[in-house]
Amino acid sequence: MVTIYDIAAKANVSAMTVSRVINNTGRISEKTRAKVKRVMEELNYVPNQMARSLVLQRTNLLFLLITDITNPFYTTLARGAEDAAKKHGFRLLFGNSDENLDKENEYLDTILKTRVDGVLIAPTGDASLPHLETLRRHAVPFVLLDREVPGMESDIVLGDGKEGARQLVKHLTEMGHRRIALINGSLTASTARQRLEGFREAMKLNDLAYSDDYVLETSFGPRSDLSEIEAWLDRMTPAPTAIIAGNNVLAVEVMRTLHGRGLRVPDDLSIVCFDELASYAEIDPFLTVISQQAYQFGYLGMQMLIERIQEGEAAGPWKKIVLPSELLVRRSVKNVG
Amino acid sequence: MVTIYDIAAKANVSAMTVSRVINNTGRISEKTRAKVKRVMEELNYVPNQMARSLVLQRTNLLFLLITDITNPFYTTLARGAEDAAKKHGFRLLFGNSDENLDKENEYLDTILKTRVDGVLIAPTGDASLPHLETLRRHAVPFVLLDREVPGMESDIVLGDGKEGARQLVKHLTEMGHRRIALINGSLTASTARQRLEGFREAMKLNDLAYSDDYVLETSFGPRSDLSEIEAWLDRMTPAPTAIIAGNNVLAVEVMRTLHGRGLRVPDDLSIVCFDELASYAEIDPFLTVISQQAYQFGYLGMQMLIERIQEGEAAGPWKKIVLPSELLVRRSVKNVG
DNA sequence: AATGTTTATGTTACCGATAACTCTAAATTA
DNA sequence: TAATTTAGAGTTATCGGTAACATAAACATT
Repeated sequence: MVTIYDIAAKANVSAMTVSRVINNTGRISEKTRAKVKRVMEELNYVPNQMARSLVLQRTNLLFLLITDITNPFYTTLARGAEDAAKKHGFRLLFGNSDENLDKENEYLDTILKTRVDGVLIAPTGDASLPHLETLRRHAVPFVLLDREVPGMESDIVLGDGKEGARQLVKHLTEMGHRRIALINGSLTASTARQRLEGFREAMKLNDLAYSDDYVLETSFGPRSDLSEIEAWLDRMTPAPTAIIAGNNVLAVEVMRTLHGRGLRVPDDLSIVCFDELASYAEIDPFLTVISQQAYQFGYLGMQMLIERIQEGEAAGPWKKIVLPSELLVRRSVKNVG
Repeated sequence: MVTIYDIAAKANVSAMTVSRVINNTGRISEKTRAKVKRVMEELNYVPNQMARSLVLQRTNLLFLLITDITNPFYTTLARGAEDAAKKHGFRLLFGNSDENLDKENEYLDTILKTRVDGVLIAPTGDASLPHLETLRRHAVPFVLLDREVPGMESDIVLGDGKEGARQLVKHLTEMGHRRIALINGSLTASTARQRLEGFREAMKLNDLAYSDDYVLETSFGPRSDLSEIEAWLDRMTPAPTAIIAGNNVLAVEVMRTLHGRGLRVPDDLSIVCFDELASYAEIDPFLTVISQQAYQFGYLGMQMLIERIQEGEAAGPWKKIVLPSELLVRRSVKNVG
């Protein structure tokens, strides 16, 4: 491997002079600069980032940890994060925790060992607190995405789940629905709590009966076994006329289950959910959804992170960005008025 | 930041002893080992991977470069690659070239500077040759994914595009179609060439007329402007009864265009394509496709890469894995027989 | 008892870069 | 002309680890 010393020797200068040429620092005569540059090209020299990182005490690396790489909400978010990182000259490592605390922990280890300059993280849930505390203790700047973690203050990008739930309930009532069910992710995730809370409030506001039987708490991630959902559907009597799904994955799981029973959406049952399905895979979008600005989650989160890194101590108080979401009415709700 | 020397000082041993404890090398008395471990915990010590990388001349980092992070084929592939990397204790950097040679080049720079141990790359096309030559020149092991690049021998994972095209044509003819069109990616990508070749051969084999007018060469990536596809549809007279799309993105773009014209699939026009759409977003899969084993592309490719890295010179001749694909007949083809 | 082995640990040099300081010759100033 | 400044380099130490070699004490061997 060609080093700065090889260049120095061949160009008859010191290593420091080569370093100065590379980084455009200090004073170098045009003649020397040209000579060094020529030798660098001749030898195909590429600076060793590891060596620089070691002495500069910064790696120029950031880490993006998401919970489900097959979920278009997160890949779109990732795209936003990547664009923002690239714009500022940072490189991006990434990992996928699969909504799994142990996996999250393994990635945490990688993050610390690698001495990344900062972390963009969608935590699996409240139980991520110790992980975040570890990051804080090691002075690794981080920005939370999508989910709050009680007990940990930090920069954060959130959606307004409560408002989203309200809008969904409002839309459903306007379409004449009165028996509305909710399938939700684990309440250890703040998003699930928010959406439940918004749901309950909106039900009350619209004088609709709220019953725990009509709410299922499960996981936001994909599953192989639909029996939990089957049992829930059976349990609800009388059957709801509409279901709100806590995210896109859950909407799909419910629709799968219904499909298996020969039930059709929206003819037999209406469905709405949070988050879009695949970004472009849907030719003729069918589901009525609360659409979140996934790209902005990543882009703005990354921007906050980089700001925090570059300003260091001077970055001021924690910032919280709440991104508005939008109701997109499509064809998965039947008018039963 | 806590270093090995801080541990050494507090435990009254040399840095080397600490290093031995960390790496489980050499001989250490149980007493010393325990003492060192205790101090490490007390001080929350985490080894500095950069420093290790520098002296060991390996980073334990791999790089995955894909061409479209919003395409489920590639995210599924990424998932496979991530799983395989993790299994072998490697960390994964990733990038997204967007089918863009310049972006690919920028990532190449990152790859070289970072001294990653290996690269898994889906090249944008034949023009990636100089990039691959640069990797080769710098002795960076790499495995190609999905696309061949003429002039560059290497380990590679491919699908059988020719056979896939044959199967699609066969299926369409069995359904009575005789005027079949093909919308394809750029022929600078080997996949596009293969699929075209298979298409022409199959047309001939089935005694169907082949005309260049019925083939559109465009880009595999998503686009904002559908006019190129509009023009192509207008150009074909008589209109085809079926269209083969060179990948999932193109199928969606065509369906969007048709949707805009009020044409319905499959009633007015049949469509088939290569690759699945979103992995779980489709509740009730509609498109008849040639499904490729996206996860295996990533998983096996990563495995080959790691093998190549670990065996070094002794890894033997280049390996080529051709993954079979499967025709999944669904509802996007009308029987016009 | 003298010597050879083994075990446990320490010393030194180095990986490839940069910061901070030093040095020299030429240019500028008094 | 002598003193001072400055442009354009070079020297040395350091980042946080590890390999290779060195060493001291304990134990075994003849």
